[in-house]
Amino acid sequence: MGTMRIGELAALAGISTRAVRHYHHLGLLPEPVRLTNGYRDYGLRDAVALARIRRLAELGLSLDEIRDVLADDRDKELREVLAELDADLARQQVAIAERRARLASLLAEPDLGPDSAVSPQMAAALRDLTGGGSAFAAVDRKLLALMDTVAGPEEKEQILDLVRPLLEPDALARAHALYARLDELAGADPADPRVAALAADLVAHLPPGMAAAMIDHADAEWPAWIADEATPAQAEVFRLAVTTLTERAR
Amino acid sequence: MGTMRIGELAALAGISTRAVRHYHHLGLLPEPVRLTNGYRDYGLRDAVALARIRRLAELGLSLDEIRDVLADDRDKELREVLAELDADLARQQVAIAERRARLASLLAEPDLGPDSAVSPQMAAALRDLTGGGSAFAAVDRKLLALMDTVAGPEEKEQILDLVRPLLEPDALARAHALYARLDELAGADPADPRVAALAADLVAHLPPGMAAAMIDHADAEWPAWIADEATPAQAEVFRLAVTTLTERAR
DNA sequence: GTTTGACCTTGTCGTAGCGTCAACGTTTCT
DNA sequence: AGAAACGTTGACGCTACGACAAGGTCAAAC
Repeated sequence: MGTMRIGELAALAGISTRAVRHYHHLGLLPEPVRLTNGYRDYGLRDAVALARIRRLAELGLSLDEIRDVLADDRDKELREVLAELDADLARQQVAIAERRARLASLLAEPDLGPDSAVSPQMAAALRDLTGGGSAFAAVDRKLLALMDTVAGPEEKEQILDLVRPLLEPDALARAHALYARLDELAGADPADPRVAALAADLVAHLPPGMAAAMIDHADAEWPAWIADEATPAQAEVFRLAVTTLTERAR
Repeated sequence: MGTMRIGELAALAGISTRAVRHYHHLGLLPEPVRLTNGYRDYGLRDAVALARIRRLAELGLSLDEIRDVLADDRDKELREVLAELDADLARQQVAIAERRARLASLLAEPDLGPDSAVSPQMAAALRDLTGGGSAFAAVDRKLLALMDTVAGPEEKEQILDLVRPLLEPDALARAHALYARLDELAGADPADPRVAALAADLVAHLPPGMAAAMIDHADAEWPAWIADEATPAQAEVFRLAVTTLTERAR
């Protein structure tokens, strides 16, 4: 009594023959009778069943869920699954909206450098901090960008509070001068007399909050990070600065 | 100069060690130096690179896209990718909204039978057509549901236009009577005299548009489908009806 | 000295829903 | 009769890792 082979059935449902066989494999659609040549022979009931599968799939149900729904044909099961699916879609909508918002604020930025995609405030801070092309300023920005992504929301606030005083116009000008002197020390010897002098000026320039934070986390990872990124003389500047701060705090 | 092993790095970035190794495998993150024991040894630059990867991934870029962006660090590439991503997200939002709308109209329905999830108008038609528990009405509804999912939008309209006259109260009452007589013929012989009588009444009951459509598609699949679903005597009713209509049209 | 537990290593399988060969038989059209 | 267009089963590929397996390494506890 059958009428169709797999290609016609698939065309009727608007899907591929591979998909139909896949549904057989998953037990979604029962395997029909075979003709003597081994071809599958489908009837109307199969077309109806396949159409139902396709409708449910287009709604976004997973094939496993569809099989469950088809298995026990009660009204309740389907209603449950659909409600759950709707809740899931609602969550997705929120998530997508959030990501689009982040994307929009990113695309609004004029410069999409390698430090991009951080929080907007930190991005603004990083822009201001760009030390007129200083190589060492790049290290500082790397550190801040890393901290920004690593930190939780309230930690970000703390970091921004510490950084903000450094962005005042006059503080910024002095910071740029310090960056320039650090750049000069790039290839210098750690024993160079300019090292100690710069360390002293650096300590003098630091706002109290930041100095305290540096002491508090002197045993954390950031000194090693600086040592990792900077040249020996530059690293020595920070080692000396931290030592000075710690001594003074005692 | 290294400072971290893979666990610390992963914790810093808020991901799993497996993910870090995966990024190595894809060439997203360069393999760092190894310690004498074979452990990977990471420095600050790796943490920074990983943080950037993670930010981009959280925005929804695929790892392949991230690798491309990282490979050529120009501003344009990133901006292109992000714009494309945003367009994609916008499309997803529309798609999700559509699916949620369909879900809502589905969940609003009191009965989620196996014919559910068709277009709302067809769903209403199917409800009206429920022939007081007639077995043959179920076959009719199967056919309509299948056509509804198979047809394109304007074809759906045509089908609905054809079906609508049958849903008028008096037409519906006569249709129910016909369904009952078809049910009676379930186990009958195709030569039963009631077959010819029912075929004549069926022809008389059909609205002109539907009769024309049946003639037009007499060579299509639906007669075979009926033969597939109905008992021999019932199928004979339709064969006779189609023959009568075709003769009369000549 | 050894045992425990927390690390690290490479490698493989599994996921969802099919697409895409491969290698082969059948039907149909010319 | 040959080619095009169907059908069959089987296996690999895709994303972004998670979850094992079967070990080696290292610090501290016993």
